[in-house]
Amino acid sequence: MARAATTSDVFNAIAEPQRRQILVLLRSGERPVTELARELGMTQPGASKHLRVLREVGLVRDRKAGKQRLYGLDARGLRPVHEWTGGFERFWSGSFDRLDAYVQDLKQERQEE
Amino acid sequence: MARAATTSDVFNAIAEPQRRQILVLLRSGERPVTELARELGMTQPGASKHLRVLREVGLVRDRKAGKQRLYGLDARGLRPVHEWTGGFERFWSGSFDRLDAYVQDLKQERQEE
DNA sequence: TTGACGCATGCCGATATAGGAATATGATGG
DNA sequence: CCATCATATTCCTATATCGGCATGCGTCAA
Repeated sequence: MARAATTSDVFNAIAEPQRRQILVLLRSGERPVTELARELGMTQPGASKHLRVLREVGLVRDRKAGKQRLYGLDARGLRPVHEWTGGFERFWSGSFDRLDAYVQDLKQERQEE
Repeated sequence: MARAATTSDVFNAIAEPQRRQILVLLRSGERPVTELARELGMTQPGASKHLRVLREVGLVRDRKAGKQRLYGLDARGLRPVHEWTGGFERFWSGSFDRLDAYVQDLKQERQEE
């Protein structure tokens, strides 16, 4: 088997640097495909392909606007990623002054995926 | 070109579900390869390969312990991921009652990658 | 030294990319 | 209806996996 399809998993979708750049750009508002392509220095088909992946995992939504198609951010799908990484926060934030909570959380962690 | 090498990017390294599981397990302490493989239902070579990727991006470290090799977590590399996704937090947390900060941040965002 | 054990690596096959080029599809204006 | 602009899709190539299997290598005990 090869790598899991990017199309089915947000973690995979944001593994691509250019797709992350697209998401960052979309934070400041909707944009048509061509403008995204121009701002990121990629071809129009390239932008369309990345946008398709992002759409299929639900991170962007598209809206017809006359001849153009405006892509907008729907970042809710990033929340699980934020929370998953947040589960490791105690390992980089300060020292282990919160060791109590750490030890008490162990049981729960065993059950997370 | 194909997809970027997982070995050079934390985002790619954690795009693999089994690798995420390994990281979760390691939160509760160091473990030898065989135990990880057993707990996650994968083969020993499979576990070794995933651990190699995680080691190359710096998310785990290994330590020789006699015949065994103990792998331990070094989750600092997850911090950039947590912070990057955190940059989208206002899009999922509550409504836009923090619209002021949102608008004021726009200039800075333009410069992020 | 010889096994036995734990782990890493090499090789293979099947698959999923990312990117480029050309083209198809869609919508708009005249 | 036609020409044009904006996007999407298809075809193709090179490459990077992931998983299974066999094997190499280092360490420890007898």
